[in-house]
Parts: sequence; C-alpha cells; structure tokens
Amino acid sequence: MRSREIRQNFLEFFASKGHKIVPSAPLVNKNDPTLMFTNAGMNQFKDYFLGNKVPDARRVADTQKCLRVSGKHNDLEDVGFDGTHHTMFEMLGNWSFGDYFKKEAIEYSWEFLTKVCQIPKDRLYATVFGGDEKEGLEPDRESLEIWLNYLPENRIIYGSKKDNFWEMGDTGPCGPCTEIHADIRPDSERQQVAGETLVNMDHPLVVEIWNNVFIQFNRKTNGELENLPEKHVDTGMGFERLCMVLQQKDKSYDTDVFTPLIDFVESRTGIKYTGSYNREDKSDVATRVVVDHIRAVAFTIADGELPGNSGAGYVIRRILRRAVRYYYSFLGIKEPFMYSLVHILAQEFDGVFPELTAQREFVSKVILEEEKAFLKTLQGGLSRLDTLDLKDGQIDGKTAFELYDTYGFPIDLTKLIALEKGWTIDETGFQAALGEQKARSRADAQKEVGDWVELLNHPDCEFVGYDTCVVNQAKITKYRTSASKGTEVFHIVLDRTPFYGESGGQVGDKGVLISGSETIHIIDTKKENDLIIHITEALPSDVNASVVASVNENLRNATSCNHSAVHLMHAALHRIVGKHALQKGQDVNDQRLRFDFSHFQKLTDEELNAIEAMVNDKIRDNIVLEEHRNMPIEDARNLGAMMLFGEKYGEFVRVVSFDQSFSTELCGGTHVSQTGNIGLFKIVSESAVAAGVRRIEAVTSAKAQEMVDAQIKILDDIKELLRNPASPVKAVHDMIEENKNFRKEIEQLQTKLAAFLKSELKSGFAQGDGFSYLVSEVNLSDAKAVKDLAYQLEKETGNTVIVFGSVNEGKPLITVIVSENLTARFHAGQMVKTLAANIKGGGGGQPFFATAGGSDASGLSNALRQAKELLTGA
RNA sequence: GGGGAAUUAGCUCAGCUGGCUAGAGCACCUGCCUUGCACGCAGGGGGUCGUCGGUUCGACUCCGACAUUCUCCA
Repeated sequence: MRSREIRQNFLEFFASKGHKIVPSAPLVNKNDPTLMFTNAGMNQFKDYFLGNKVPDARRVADTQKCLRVSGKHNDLEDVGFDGTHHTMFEMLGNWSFGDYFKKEAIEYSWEFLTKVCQIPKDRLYATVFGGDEKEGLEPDRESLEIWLNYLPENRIIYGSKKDNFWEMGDTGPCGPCTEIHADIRPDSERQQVAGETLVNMDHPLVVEIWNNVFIQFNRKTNGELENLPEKHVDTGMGFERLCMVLQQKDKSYDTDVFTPLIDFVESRTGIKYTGSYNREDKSDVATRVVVDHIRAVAFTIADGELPGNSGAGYVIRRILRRAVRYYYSFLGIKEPFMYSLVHILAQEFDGVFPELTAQREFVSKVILEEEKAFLKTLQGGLSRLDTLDLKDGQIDGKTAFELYDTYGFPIDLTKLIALEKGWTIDETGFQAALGEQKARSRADAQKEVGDWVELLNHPDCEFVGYDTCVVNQAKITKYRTSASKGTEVFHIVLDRTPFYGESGGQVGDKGVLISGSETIHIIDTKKENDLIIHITEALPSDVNASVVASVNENLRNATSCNHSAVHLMHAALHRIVGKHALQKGQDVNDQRLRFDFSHFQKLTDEELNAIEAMVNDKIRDNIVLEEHRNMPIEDARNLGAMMLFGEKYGEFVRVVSFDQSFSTELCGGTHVSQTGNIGLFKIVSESAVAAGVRRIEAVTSAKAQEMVDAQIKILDDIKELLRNPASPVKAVHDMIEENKNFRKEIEQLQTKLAAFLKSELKSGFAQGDGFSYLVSEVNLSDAKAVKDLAYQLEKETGNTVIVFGSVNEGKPLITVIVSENLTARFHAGQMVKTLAANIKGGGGGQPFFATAGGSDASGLSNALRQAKELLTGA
C-alpha cells in the first residue's frame, strides 16, 4: 500500500466515523512561549483539554506535521544513524472532546488496523495501564475488558506509569493510555520468541504504532488527581512507522515516504545507497541525513519561518547546515544541493500539505541561498585551517572553539580534517570553552517569573479595545512578578481590557491604570496564548479595588494608521508586482510600519512609486473600515480574504476589509475607521532581508508629513545657499564640474610650487664629512606635505641627511630623513628625539625617517642649530 | 537577549607587537608582441583604510561609541 493511500485511508476512515478532518497546524508555534515547534498532534488542541476554549467539533482527526529538534524532545543528533528517528514526521490522530471514550476509541483503532490496513491480528499487542500504588491509581481494567473482545489475554500487557500514564505537564489534564504494538519479525523468529516478551523492549521490529490516551483526570497543584467532568480521547500514530509496518519494511527510510528522495540523491551523486546502519558507512548515513533534513527545512520555511540567527530560524539553519556538512564530507558534493530536492518533496505532498506546492520556488530559493552562504563559511574555515601553525600536531581547544564560535566552522569537520592531516584535537579544551559560552548565555537569559497570584476566578480576559480605549471598572484577576537582569516588573491580567497585547506584528499598547488617586504606567502589553498581560513597574496598593484602564490614544492611533496602511500596501503590492508577493512578516508600531514579503528582485523606483501612489489614492477615497468579528472561516475564504501559510486560523475569524474588492484580510489588529485618517503614506526604504524576501519600511500620518517637511526644508536651504537658481539641480551639477576643474588646477599649482621650493632648497645643501646635508625651516603647514618634500629631496639627492622645521597650527614639527647608507652614522629616530627637547616635545620613527612634535615653536631655531652641530660633529 | 569576529582599490584579500610616504592578484585603460582557450610583456588610472570620538610627536594598526555583515550560545 502506497503511503499516500495509507494517509488517505486513515482520514477517510475517521470521517466515516463522524470525525471532522482538520488541516495540520503550522510547524512553527507562535503563541505558546513554552513550545517553539509543534511536536505532537495534540498541540493545537491543548486549549480544549485545559478548558480554555470550547471545540467546534467533538470528533476530530488529522495528520499533523511535527518537529522534534529542540527542547525536551530533541532527536536531531540521532537522525541518520538508525531507521526510526526523524526531525520531521507526521502524526496521525483522532480526538474526542467529551464525546466517545475508551470503548469506541479502541474499537476504531482495531477496526482501522485490522480491516482497513489488513494487519494480521496475530501480529498485534496492546498495553494497558497497570496501576500505581504510590498514586493510589487502580489498573485500567476498563480498557483491559474492552481489549479482551479483540485480543487473547496473553497479548495484553500491563504497563507502568512511565509507559502507560500520560501527563501534559506537572499539572493539568492526564490519564491512562493504551498502546498498540506491532510485531513485524519474520515468522521463523516469531515462532522461536513470543512477541509479548519483546513489547516495549526497544526491539527494532516489535514497535509501538499507536497510542490512545484517555484523559479523565486533572492533576491539581497539590498533586492530587480529580475526575474531569468531561472525558477526552487523544491519540497519535506515527505515520512513517505505520507505513513501515504496512509496506513490510524494517526501516522507515525503505518506505516510499523516503525512497523517491533517496533515488534522487543516488542519481545525483552516483553513490549507491546500500541501506547499511553501520556508523562507518558514511555515505549511507549522509544520504539519510539529507533526505530527512530536507523535509524539516522545507516545511518549516513553507510555514513562514526563515533561516536566521535566533530562535526558530536558528534551529532551521542548524538542521540545514547539518545536512550540508554530511553531503559535503561524505557524498562528495561541494555545491548547493538540498534546494534541488524541494520539487520532489512538493510533488510527494501535493494535495496533502498544499503550502509546499504553492511556494515551491520560494522555498527552493531560500534553501539555495542559505546553502551558498554556508558553503562560503566552510571555505573560509578551510583556508583558516590551512594556515594553522601547529606545535606538536595538536589543535588546541581554544583554536578549535574559535573556528567554531567565530567562523562557524563545525567541530566535526575540524576533527575530520585533523584526522586526514594526522593531527589531534584537544576536545576537552573545546568542550570547556563551549561550556563557558553556554553558561554566559544562560546567565544572561535568566528570567524569573513568579507564580500567578489569583484574585478572581475569571478565566477569560475580554478584549474591548476595538471599540474603546478606556474601561472604567476593570478588576485585576491575577498578577505575578517577573525579574530579569535586576529589574522587576509586574504582569497584571484584567477581566476586561482595552489594551492590545503584542501580536500579529503589531506592538502592545501603552497607557495607565488608575486606581483611586494612584496612576500606574503600563509600559507594554503582551499576549500569552489568549491571555492579555499588562506589564507595569508597580502594583496598585489595593489590588482588589477596581481600576480605570486607559490606553494612550495618540500612540494607538498612530499604530492603527500604520497597520491599516500595511493592509492597503499589501493589496497594492499584489496588483503591482504580483500575487506571489505574500506577507512574510510585519512589524507595526506608532513610529513606522515594516512589511516583509516574498519577491525575487529589488523593487524598481517605478514600482515603489506606483505602490505609494495607489495607497495614497485609497487613502483619499476615504474607504470606511468593514469589520466582521466572528465570521465562519469558510465565508471569509469565499470572500477572497488573504490567508497566510504558517498561520493557524480558528473556525471563526476576524475579517478586516477596506473595500472588499481591494483589501480583505484576516487580522486581529487595530485599524482606522476610515482610510482618510491615515492622511499620507510615504515609503522610506526598500531592502532585502533574506533570500527571496524584500522589506519595505514606510511612515504615515504625522510622521509622513514630518518627513516630507524635512525634505522640503533641505531643498529650500540648498536653494537659498545657491541664491535661488532657476534649476537647483543644474546649479549643483555645474558647481561639481567647476570644483573638479579647480581641484586639477590646484594640484598643478601645488606641484609647480613644490618644484620651485625644491630647487630653492637644493641650493641650500651643505657638504658634511662624506655626505651632504640640509637643515632648513620650511613654510608648509601640512605635515604630509613636509614628509613628501623630504622624501623627494632625499631620493633626488641621495647620500644625505635632511632636517626640516615647520609650524603647523602653532605647533612645531621636526622632520628628519637619512639616506639608507647613512643610517649607521645618523639614526633619524635618535636624532629627532634629541632635537625635540628644544621644542618641549617628543617623537620617534625609524632609522631613516622620523618626526617629532612639540609645544614650544620658539625653540625651533635652536633645534635646527643643534641639528647642524650634530651633523658637522661640532 | 548575550559572547566572538569582520569592515582596506570595481572584486578577492595581505598589512605581525603604532613610524618601511597604503600593497598583491583579478578586473579596467594605453602601448607592444601576437592572434589557440585564465595569452605574454611594458606602463598607467583607481583607496575619506565603515562612521564619529579619544590616546599619541605620529593611528589602517591601540581604546570607546555607533552602523552593517558573519558566527556561536540562549
């Protein structure tokens, strides 16, 4: 059975059981600070289990893209060495939110695996929770009883709390789970060793394929468990592993999920993939790394996360670079390669995850540019290694770390090259240096967030800021402290608030809380999931009193102008440069707007002018904002609202349009009530932020006017300086020409003057003992000119010593030059030091040329006299 | 967010512990020789040494701030 068919069967099966099939959530998690990437199927349903949100459907199923490359689950460094670990994988899952429970869940699993997938029943085993005395938990007899309808008792195994009791965190929803394991060993082996003895024993061919979690308890802060009013089912089945079982392979890389990619790598490198898991068979390891990593990288980029040097972007960069290191070292590829796999991947996932097909060119280009950049760093590191001067054939830890830390040269490559050259590496030293670096970063990132102090049991925080900037009777529902780097701030949550929490690229509001006669400043507002957190430097003295919450309207209005302008500009971009110019990020505050979008060339001046003109047209049209707070997502889609890849949208969305036929977007931000409020829109700059991504920065309203005024002022000032010429441009142009000519003339005059000065000085040479010398005051104000003159005279005369005294801005300067053949007799540096005493100064230089400066110009004549004495030996 | 590094001619880079009036290769221009795949030879043009301060007799070089880029960590 082809993998595509397996996935399809799963979704169709659960649809036939009344499940709603939902799309996969994006890989990158934007709202949950505790989770960088989606790492399990249930992530997007977390709020349903926590009771923060009511689900739209009680039965749901999907295939979820997951990434396990950071945090608790980090499989990155294992990938390539075995046949089961992957950075990105798909998790098939079905869910019941307070609907069906154990009986149906087990029944569906059994029916799907044995009827739809046709797995022989005698190859399946189940584990159920065996109870835990410490917790006072009974064994899960209910599940056991249900299983006995399908499996003989000897193939049902009791598991420990570790394997069969699932908890989301230290507190919250939890419950027992039942796992289904498949034994895919050959019959001969199965006859010798009973499968039930191998379950959960890390046998590569007796594997867990499906976990059904039954959420029935809530773990309270004091550790007690209480029964939940509604019971839920949460299941997860690794798609690649299921394919492995159904395609009768013992490694996921041998399934058709990976073989098209492996075939392509083989055809490009000419190196045959032998499927060996011996660590020494490097090309096989490298092939697996490449075909695994391209999936993680391509899908994350398609979900809107670009390679970068912090956060999720940095993780992507590291995965891609790991792949490059492997193909570079073990597949003999020295040029960008990963990008060429994108089209195969897009083809394989066409119709499953449309975001990749739709952005194939973009994703490929981003990867190509990133590969180019890294191959360049590799080259730099290689040449640096080449010039390394080694004592006793060892690269010390500090050097290895410097290569890695500063120049980005991976340590494993350093090791490899060292090995080839017969060198060793001080690895302890390297690890020590790395440890120091980590400690430093951790110490800095140290942020202590206190526990919430709950004042009111009020789970929701109602946002009323679309309609008003003031709430008169708000109550504080909870607060906590947060300290970082010595400064302490407070996080306050209100039952109702007009404050917009930073999200969707729009800054959080600032303003005040007024409690009686006290005024507390809100310095920022942030969002954590659906919680709006007001950040203050102080708490009101009575936290139980109701407060007036008031947003700084000037800042808010300026921000709204910029946000609405972004929408108009996004729409204008689509009309002027094309539909491919999709939003890749935005940053809107009261000062300016910044908009990143996918586009492959620099925007021309004409395009920028056209965009600016179109936006200003729409501003003058004074289009009234049309806002739908709760529109079903299907209706929004039918309206043609712009939807972004990498955003997770709920069933009901907020739709913001300025003339439905012009700009309609899903958006949670604040906007002007009519476009005329924006006043004026001016583009400030256009630049590149990453491969295939351009950025426009612009200003609106008062800021735009300020900018225009400032520019006009500059022009007025220039005109005035030029005495209001008919054409200032021509006037400046003429001036530049004139200036150029003057310059040439001055240069010519200077050379003439120097020649004159030189010929005059030449007659002043005196004869010493076997050499000539010249001691003279010269009237040149520029130290460089004196130096030039001295050099030239020395060159033309030869076998000579020249001493010049000059005054530059009231400060005396002595310059001494000695012909190379005389430096044994007269050391310019020594001489100038002696002479400098006369002018209360000091100096030095080389044996043949030296200068000295001082503070007493009146001593210059003495200095020159002394110079003559020195030269004549008097 | 924190650490490290880089910024010198159109491009790629050298310039060590301050002082050899800032260099190389490629590219460009002129001339010669030749017309065989990076031709050769001779000559030449081109640099506010990222920006702004400071230390010093003297700063590409040392110190500080800023900007941009690279890189590692969180």
